[in-house]
Amino acid sequence: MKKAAAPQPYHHGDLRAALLEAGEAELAERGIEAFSLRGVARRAGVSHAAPAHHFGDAGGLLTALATEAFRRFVQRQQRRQSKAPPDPLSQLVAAGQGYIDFALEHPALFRLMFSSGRPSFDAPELVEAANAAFDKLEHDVKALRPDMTIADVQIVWSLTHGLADLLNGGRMKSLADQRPAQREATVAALLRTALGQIATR
Amino acid sequence: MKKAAAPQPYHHGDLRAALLEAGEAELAERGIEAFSLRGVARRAGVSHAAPAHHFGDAGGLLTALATEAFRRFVQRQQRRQSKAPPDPLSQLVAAGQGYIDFALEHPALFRLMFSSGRPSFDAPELVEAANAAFDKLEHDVKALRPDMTIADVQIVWSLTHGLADLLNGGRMKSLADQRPAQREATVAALLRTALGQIATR
DNA sequence: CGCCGATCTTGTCGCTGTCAAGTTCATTTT
DNA sequence: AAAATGAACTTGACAGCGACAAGATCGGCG
Repeated sequence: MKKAAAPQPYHHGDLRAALLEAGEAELAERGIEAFSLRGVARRAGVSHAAPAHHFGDAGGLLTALATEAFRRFVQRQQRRQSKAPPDPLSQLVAAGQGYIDFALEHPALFRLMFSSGRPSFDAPELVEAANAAFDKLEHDVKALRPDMTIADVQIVWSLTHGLADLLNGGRMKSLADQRPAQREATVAALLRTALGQIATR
Repeated sequence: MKKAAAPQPYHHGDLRAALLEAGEAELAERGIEAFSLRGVARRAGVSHAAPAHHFGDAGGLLTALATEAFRRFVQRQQRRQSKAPPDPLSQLVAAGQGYIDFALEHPALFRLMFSSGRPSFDAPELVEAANAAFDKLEHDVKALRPDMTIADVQIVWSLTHGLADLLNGGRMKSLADQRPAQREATVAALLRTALGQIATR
């Protein structure tokens, strides 16, 4: 994990990446609401003002984390899809499962991406990463049938996102309390039922 | 709004209610991530430590605010329903519209309710208020058809909540950018389409 | 070699939440 | 009526926070 060789070089070498890693750990352990820039610096073993040089302020670091998160978010969906049957409905269901996987595996990152005002959506890189996620969703929905509309995309997105967000917040008690294996099965069935209705409308 | 008579009585009289009001204003203006207990005290015109006596700590105040918010959340849905046709589908669509109305009218409260770890869901009053909201949803869904399952409730909830959350976060660009009147019409159409499919499945 | 700019540290500011101790005041007790 | 009680609120302190300014270090280029 850490270069044991060089003791404490003044210049870190790749502090930016180290701060991103530390930032994600901080986020995962303390949650977005207790996130502290100084805590990130401590984790990375640098002074409290070091992050400023690479990210400007706390928002900058969170923006970078959100950007990276959106990319991995898409990858998580693709990973699910690679193990699923190739028919469009199965692929869409798998994408939804990946969407929810990511939310439950990285609850704080998910909140950062969708329910926080701290990342700056003025940053072009973040917008691009978020748009890529949306484009993928749109593509997967339109693969169902050629005449799928923007409204259909919105419905599918809302359904998937709502499920992910409610599970992530622990608000949907009946599902959140299930053991992971069973919950996953229930979620899959839920998605297949709902998305199936939309597909064959 | 304020008793003009007594100048600055040592005992406020109803500081608890005043703090709740100030807390909501603070939340609305600065958002949950910049929420400050001292800011609330300033708004209410009391010392920075006054809130502790009534709410313990910041989490206590936010818990109380979330509890109140869940009650008004249900009322907002009922208000929509009272103006809608009495058939079950129209009523369910109206409830969904009220759900989204509340989210857009009180974005910070909505986040506090669904996407924050700060309110303590150990507090029985909060759990009760949140459960009441869920019970209402369940009732409205089951009014559609007698054989509606818990899975159907989960689907309806996810769809509605996802739409509300994505709009609230400004993430669903295509909808969030519309002018309020048009957006409302689009949302209504969306809900009617999606919920109609579920109802007549 | 010498300089220069990027990288990182140190120090400081006002702000925050929480705790402890003091002050005020309404009510009850005697 | 006077005193005691305890709730409501204030004052003061502490550590931790984000941001800024100024200084220290160091790789690379002239």
